Amino acid sequence: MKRGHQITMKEIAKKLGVSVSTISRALKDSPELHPETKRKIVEMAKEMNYQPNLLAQSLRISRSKTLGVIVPEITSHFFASCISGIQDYANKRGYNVMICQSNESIDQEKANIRTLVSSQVDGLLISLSRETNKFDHLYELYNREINFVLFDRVHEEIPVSKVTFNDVGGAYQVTHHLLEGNNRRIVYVSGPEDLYISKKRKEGYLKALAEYGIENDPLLIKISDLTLEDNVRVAREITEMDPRPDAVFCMIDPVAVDVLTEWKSMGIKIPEDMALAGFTNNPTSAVIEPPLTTVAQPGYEMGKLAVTHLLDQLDGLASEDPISIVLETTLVPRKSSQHFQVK
Amino acid sequence: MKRGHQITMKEIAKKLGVSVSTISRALKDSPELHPETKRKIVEMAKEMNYQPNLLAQSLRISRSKTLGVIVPEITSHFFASCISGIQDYANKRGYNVMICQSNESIDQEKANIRTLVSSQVDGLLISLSRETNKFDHLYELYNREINFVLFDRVHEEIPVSKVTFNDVGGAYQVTHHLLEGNNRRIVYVSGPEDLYISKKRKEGYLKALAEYGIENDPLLIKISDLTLEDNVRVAREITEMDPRPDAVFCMIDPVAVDVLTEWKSMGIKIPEDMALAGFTNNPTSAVIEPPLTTVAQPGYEMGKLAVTHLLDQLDGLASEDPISIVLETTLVPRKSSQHFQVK
DNA sequence: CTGTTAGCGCTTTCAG
DNA sequence: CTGAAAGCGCTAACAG
Repeated sequence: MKRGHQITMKEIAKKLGVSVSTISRALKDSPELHPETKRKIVEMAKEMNYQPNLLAQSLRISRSKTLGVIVPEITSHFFASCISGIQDYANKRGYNVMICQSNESIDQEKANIRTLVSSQVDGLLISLSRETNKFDHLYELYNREINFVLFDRVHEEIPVSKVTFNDVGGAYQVTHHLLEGNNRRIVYVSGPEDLYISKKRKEGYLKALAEYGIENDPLLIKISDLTLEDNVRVAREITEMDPRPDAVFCMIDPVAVDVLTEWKSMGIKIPEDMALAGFTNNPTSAVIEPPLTTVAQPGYEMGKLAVTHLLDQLDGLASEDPISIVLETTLVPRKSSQHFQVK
Repeated sequence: MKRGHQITMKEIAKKLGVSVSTISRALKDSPELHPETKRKIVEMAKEMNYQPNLLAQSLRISRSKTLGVIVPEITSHFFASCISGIQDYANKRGYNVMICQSNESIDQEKANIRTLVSSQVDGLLISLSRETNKFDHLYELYNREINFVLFDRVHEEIPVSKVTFNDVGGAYQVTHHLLEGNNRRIVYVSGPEDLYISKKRKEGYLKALAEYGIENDPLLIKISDLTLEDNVRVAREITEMDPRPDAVFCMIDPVAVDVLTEWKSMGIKIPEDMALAGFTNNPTSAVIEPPLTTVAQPGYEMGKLAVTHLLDQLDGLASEDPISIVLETTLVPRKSSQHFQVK
């Protein structure tokens, strides 16, 4: 299919009998131009419906005014919120955004980086896939001096700017909340152990327990690979524990939802039989029965901060030295954790 | 901040003592090249970690291999699914995707189109904002022979390809389902009347009623502007109707959720007091209490079909004549509509 | 104040 | 089989 012809500066120039550079100058409002010429050009450009060719412009100035974003999956409400924040604040500063999803695959993540770099993005915002346990591709970016910021799912060691939540604090908040509700035997359902958030949230969980003088009991830590099947397996195992735990804290809401659903089908009542809590505050968690106690993570805000910092670096408004921005989370207490209260 | 230097063909050429055109030919596997030369070049390119500058390439061949996507909002699960389908199938065919959200604003929609066109996308996939009731910007694209496909929120009159759901059919399905459950006084909660889906779903609703010999009663049609406040207003008005309706069919799930939540707070029991149904099958609808009867719309599939058709047109695999693809929906009966069954 | 020139990185005739 | 040259649309010295 043929594509529609776009007006170029050359055509405006010919029509007006001036040179292309004069057009260029007029359109970027250069001061050293006769006002009348400028006016005529701007008018004509409008009349002919001129739209600059950003490709040519980018090639020329070696800046594409485009950012690349890589998220594990776009259909997750949390990442969609991040993207939304990134978009809004990138656009505000005249940048476009190309979005890719890794689908939780490291190979896809690498491929995404490759195409975005080829597309000459000025910088990247990356949230790592679950599979990513080697980081050569990130170090390569780093060595090639390509600007990028990691957010949410980060790799701690690499010296680039990162935006994360206070995962330790959030896990502490929710565990503390469960302890205050008189729960003592509290299970932590973790994701794969090499995941950043698995570790951090465990840390917060243990910290809260320690404050209550409760020793770390490895039997109370369950690990799921985060698939529905494995979440169900964990849910069942928990019901078979003796004595039965008072409460269960799942690393992310979807796990808690799967666990809750499985328990419901087994006739286990929440919060009567056990307290349950998650982490993320997905929309689903508010409407499920019972509503799920969780920890809210402002995704839009995270996206906004990440992109703003990246652009500040690109525009020379922020130092090139990597910084770490930590966002606080908020406990959202709901019915699912009112175990002893309703007993 | 300085950006990392990228290897160019020129540099490979110098290193190997050949011309740039030879590099270009070797890298696109031209047959008229000495195999040995080709091998050496490919090897060197790999060693130097060459990555083509897509900007330069696009400028030269006047095809960017990039598509533009505009959706009302990325945080909606339905649109996120569409995007996911678009991404996957665009990538499979070597295309990148730039995504924009209009935030339900026609001005933002126009601005998005402008930047995407400036970015030289090869085609556009657009789902219109709620505000869009004038279509000049679409006709302009059409007149400039820029390829685009409309999906989900379309403008019927314009002669371009469209991908939609069988909205009439879906609304018919759900209304028919309510009628089969012996509900007779059925309210339809519509969105703004000039919205495409408002009209189409009303059509299906009336069609099902007609089959049961029920006359169109304008008093049973409520219109909400889809904000929370207005949904709540409608929810209250319905409870004051005399006689109280048997069932309520809301044009989209979020309205049904707001209505349900309001009713719950008023002590009205669903489905005991009234049947309720929505449309879209949002994740939320499955977990709310009671689970919401609704109509499933496969978003991923819609994205896939829309992008595949657009690419087929671009690549000359499909005729340029606009076509209309209509996806069927599936009724998802859940507890919220079992009014007379549980009475 | 404005035109000429060169060149961003790449592809593609046209010669040889 | 390979090189030279032109040019995609734009910007930015450098002249005048």
